[in-house]
Amino acid sequence: MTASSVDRIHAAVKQMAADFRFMPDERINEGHLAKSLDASRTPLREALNRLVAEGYLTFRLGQGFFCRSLTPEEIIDLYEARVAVETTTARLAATRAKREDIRDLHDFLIHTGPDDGGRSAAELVALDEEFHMRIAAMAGNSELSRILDNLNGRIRFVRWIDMDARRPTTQAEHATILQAIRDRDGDRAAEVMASHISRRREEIVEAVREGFAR
Amino acid sequence: MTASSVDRIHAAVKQMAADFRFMPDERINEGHLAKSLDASRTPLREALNRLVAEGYLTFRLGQGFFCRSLTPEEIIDLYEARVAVETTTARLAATRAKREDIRDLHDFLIHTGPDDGGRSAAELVALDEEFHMRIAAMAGNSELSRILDNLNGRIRFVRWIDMDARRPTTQAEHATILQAIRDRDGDRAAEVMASHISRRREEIVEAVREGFAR
DNA sequence: GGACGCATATCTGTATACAGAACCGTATTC
DNA sequence: GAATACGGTTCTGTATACAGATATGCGTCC
Repeated sequence: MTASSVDRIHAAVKQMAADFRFMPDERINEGHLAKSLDASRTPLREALNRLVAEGYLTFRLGQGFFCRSLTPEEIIDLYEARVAVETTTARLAATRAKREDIRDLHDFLIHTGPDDGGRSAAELVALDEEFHMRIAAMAGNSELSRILDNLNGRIRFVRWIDMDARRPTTQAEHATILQAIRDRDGDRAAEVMASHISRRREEIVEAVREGFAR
Repeated sequence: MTASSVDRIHAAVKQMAADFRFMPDERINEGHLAKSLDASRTPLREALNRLVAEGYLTFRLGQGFFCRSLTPEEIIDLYEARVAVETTTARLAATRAKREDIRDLHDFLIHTGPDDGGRSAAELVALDEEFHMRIAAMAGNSELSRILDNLNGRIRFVRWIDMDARRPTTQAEHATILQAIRDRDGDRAAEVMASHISRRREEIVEAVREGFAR
């Protein structure tokens, strides 16, 4: 089976864009990038078009593809969208989650924390994302999962910024959210989720404003 | 200026997919479609890749591109996602909307209804979508607008089904939503929006279940 | 010294070519 | 008669070619 170049390239470039291995608004040279990924421009451009649709890149006619910017306003918008999506996943999970899945996620929280100090920021972000994606999975709505996965990728870079110090808080808040779901209290799950995400947003926007001109 | 083929093709095929001018799960023949759009396969495939990322098409390695399916479960998921997004846009609009924009939208409602019976279902759906998109615009969050626009395109076909008879109800409910926004009552706006969309979802899912094997 | 213009080089946008995989209809066998 | 194997055809996946647009660097002029 000829594994698809487009899928491979799409995953690779998505990660590069998520990590800002391109500078904001940097022009992407198709020839060079294709060479470095060991492919031709045809599958590369197909992957880049997917990434435009996903919000990782922009496109200007006659000039090609560019890395997205990530202004404080855009960060706020993305976090507000997360609140919209995740208050719903939390509320739905409270009624739909299987007892078994709740127990598994509880074990996950126990097993991955409290932080022993040995984890990198990237690992902490991955754990954070996994918790939220598992809530979404318990909500049983693939569209909300899909949207959340996209939002997660696009805010991963900024999430990375304040993750180091915040792990204990995050851990405790996650436990509170899961408890509300276990109690089948949808309103409370949504409310706790909303304040959890909003708190993160405020921290991050403040951090970005205080001087990440990059 | 050489207007981009990809943009033109993307828009054309998106509309074809939204209207189900392809059958669900139908394989898309790139050669034929390219011919009919008067272009080569290269820009066509770039457009198709965007549409995969947007959820209008699916892709299977070695087999190419297929029209999406649209099962009752998927319709429910899309409507639940709409509730998540639009309760938030309604709530945000209640605090952020400019008085002028509220007045304009009020005029829009007055001007486009009550239905004189002369509008096609497609026109009614377009009016319905415009109302909701304008609420989203008043919320001042481009990410939520973007997500909603995508959801709208993907449920347009089913919205079409029950639009004929429902116009008076829709009209009244829209007025109620706008009134809550005008009153700056975010909780009420969100609540009314949620029941508005949920009501539509129930109608449509019932209609689809009752026998649209297409 | 700075701004403008032109020639050159580079890059994008699209068409086409081609190899290999998937599909389809027919014939064959149990 | 149903399932299977096979040959030919079609279609996909990717590389490459090429025209036109864009960027760049240098020389010139004010």
